[in-house]
Amino acid sequence: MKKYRPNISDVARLAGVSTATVSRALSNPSLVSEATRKAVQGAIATTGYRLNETARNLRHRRTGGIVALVPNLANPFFSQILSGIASVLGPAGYNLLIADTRTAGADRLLDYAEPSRADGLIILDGSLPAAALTGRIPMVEACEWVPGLAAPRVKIDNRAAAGLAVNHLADLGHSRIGHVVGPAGNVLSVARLAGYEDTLRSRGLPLMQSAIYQGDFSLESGRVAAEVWLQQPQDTRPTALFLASDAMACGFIGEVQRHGLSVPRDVSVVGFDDIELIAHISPPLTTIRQPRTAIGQIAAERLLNRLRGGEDTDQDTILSVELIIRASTAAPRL
Amino acid sequence: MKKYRPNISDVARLAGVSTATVSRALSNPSLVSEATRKAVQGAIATTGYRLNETARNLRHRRTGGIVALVPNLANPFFSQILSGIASVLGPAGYNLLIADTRTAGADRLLDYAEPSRADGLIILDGSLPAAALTGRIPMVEACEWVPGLAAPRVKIDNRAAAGLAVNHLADLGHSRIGHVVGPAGNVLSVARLAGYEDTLRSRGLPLMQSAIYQGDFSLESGRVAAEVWLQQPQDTRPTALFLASDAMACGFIGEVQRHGLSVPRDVSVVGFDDIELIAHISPPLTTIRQPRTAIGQIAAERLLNRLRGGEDTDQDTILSVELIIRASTAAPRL
DNA sequence: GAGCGTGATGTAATCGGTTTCATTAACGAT
DNA sequence: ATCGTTAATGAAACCGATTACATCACGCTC
Repeated sequence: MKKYRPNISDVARLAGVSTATVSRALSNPSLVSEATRKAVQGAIATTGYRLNETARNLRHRRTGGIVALVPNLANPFFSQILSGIASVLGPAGYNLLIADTRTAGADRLLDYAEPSRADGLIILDGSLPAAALTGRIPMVEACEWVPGLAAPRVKIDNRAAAGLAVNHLADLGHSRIGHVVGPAGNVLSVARLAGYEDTLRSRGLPLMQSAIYQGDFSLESGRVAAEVWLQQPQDTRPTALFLASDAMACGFIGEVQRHGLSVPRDVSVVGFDDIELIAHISPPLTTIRQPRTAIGQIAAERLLNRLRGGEDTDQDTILSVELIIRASTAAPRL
Repeated sequence: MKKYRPNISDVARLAGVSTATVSRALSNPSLVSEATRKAVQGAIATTGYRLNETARNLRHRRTGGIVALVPNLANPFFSQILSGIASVLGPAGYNLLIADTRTAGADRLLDYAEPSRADGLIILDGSLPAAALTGRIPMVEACEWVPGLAAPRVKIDNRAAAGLAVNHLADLGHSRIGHVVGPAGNVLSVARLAGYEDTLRSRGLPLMQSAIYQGDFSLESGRVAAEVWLQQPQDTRPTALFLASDAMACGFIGEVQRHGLSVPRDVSVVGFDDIELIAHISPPLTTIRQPRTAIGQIAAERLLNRLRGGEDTDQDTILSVELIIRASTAAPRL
């Protein structure tokens, strides 16, 4: 008389039918007569029966779960993508499993790409080893991507997006335009830097090593970049900067202001991502908006489509970005 | 000859032993002789066998998953708590499932508290119905809590924390101190408001209805509160405000600055949470620091301890907070 | 009335492991 | 030589569902 958990045979016994019939009544009611269906439903109600997903999954050779591999769960940038993913996966009957690739060891990575762990994988971390992931369960990549991994990608054109930012600054009349790059080796950093350089060249603007600052997407690295910039001679340092993330742009502006300078009077700043907060700081930040929720949703949809056996052309989905002009950019001081 | 997935009997056949022995060699090697253990390991290596978790879980009547119920995944406040949870769950061999309680319907909630879905539950949303959650799988509450639900809680003393903030403002010499509350009905809003009122009373300061502004933790609601405050007569409106979240404080400061006023010269501001970004805006925000990662970790540990049959005293864990004084607070202008 | 299609249901195999119980061999003690 | 003990292993039940196949009753056709 303990808290006995009723199973399908308890229901079957009570309803006076076989377990096969109960199973059919639940998953394919049209195969069962009206009368027995009622009986089964009654038995379910009185026993309080609930289906055991694990057993069903075992039989179906699936897990009902999708793993998202994120580089750093604590980074708010990802939470909106995850939100988009969750909004698609939930209604589709899949569980969203989240694994932090920094917390989890590299060996654990293999476990996550196991068919017995998850039915599919969404990769948000481009720094993972391609070898460990190829030929495993179905997967898609979102935002970042792993070079050499054959998986559909849902992303933006980072190179062109960087161009939008730099062109905006050039249009305002800036000629010494700097760039704070993301983490070394990161695919996004590389693409955005390339876009920055492309655009300077196409506009006939000087490309100076001293105008490129190392960063890692974090607030603190933006602050450090500002320290470097502040120490450069005023007549040669950039009058405008494009930073590869909004977080860095925040850190940069904060430090510059703390030294008594003003944005955009003394320096124009463009960020990247359009995280919610930066519209509310002062000055509100000019930035490149990435459709983060949509990226997550589309990635999830493409994965589900694949799992359902749908045709998938393996083509990348490129979502469009938008230059959001706010108050952190202006013409250079004469 | 398709992509046949080897199972335990394939391994057993190749190693010349029974499946029982293979199972033992994997889960309890001391029961198996040195020689057979080697043979099994060899067979595993040549077949490329990997254990099917679903099958094991079925037999063990567990799922290997822990569900975290978050009110809004897109809110960066939660990502750091989740990060703390993930850092404990991963190494312990549990999967972290994340469900957004807004995306998921109320009926889906029941599914998440099912033993066949997850072994345990971490509740981060205090607005869930207690009735739907009582008597289900083991659970703990973190940060927020559901009134009337009997589950161990890991949280801070919100009332006392609000007191820290208000006392700080009073100590600076402010006598008209306002408060922007969180979402109506939210347990945190209620506790922080109570702490605010307590402290005003104990300091003998006036408690005015016009100094209490409705908010909902969001940036935008902080901005709206600023609009209201700006329209109040300068000689009666608060000279200092305590806001129930950093996001609201950001929105408030941004709007105030946009109207040409300066913080803290014209108004002092204290936030709540200490999200990373607000140390970098200008002025850097004075706030109450919540140990978010630790909250997540401890919640996860308490849940695991319970699942392992450990004694759990059902007592709440109260973590301490800290007043971080930065530059958004100062003595009132004379 | 024989033959046959159809609908409803039961039997039993199956998914891939774990674990109880039984069996056997080896070894030391009596 | 016999008994008891222990270590190592296999046979088979089991976890809780799904589903291929068999069965049976019914109604229809010719």
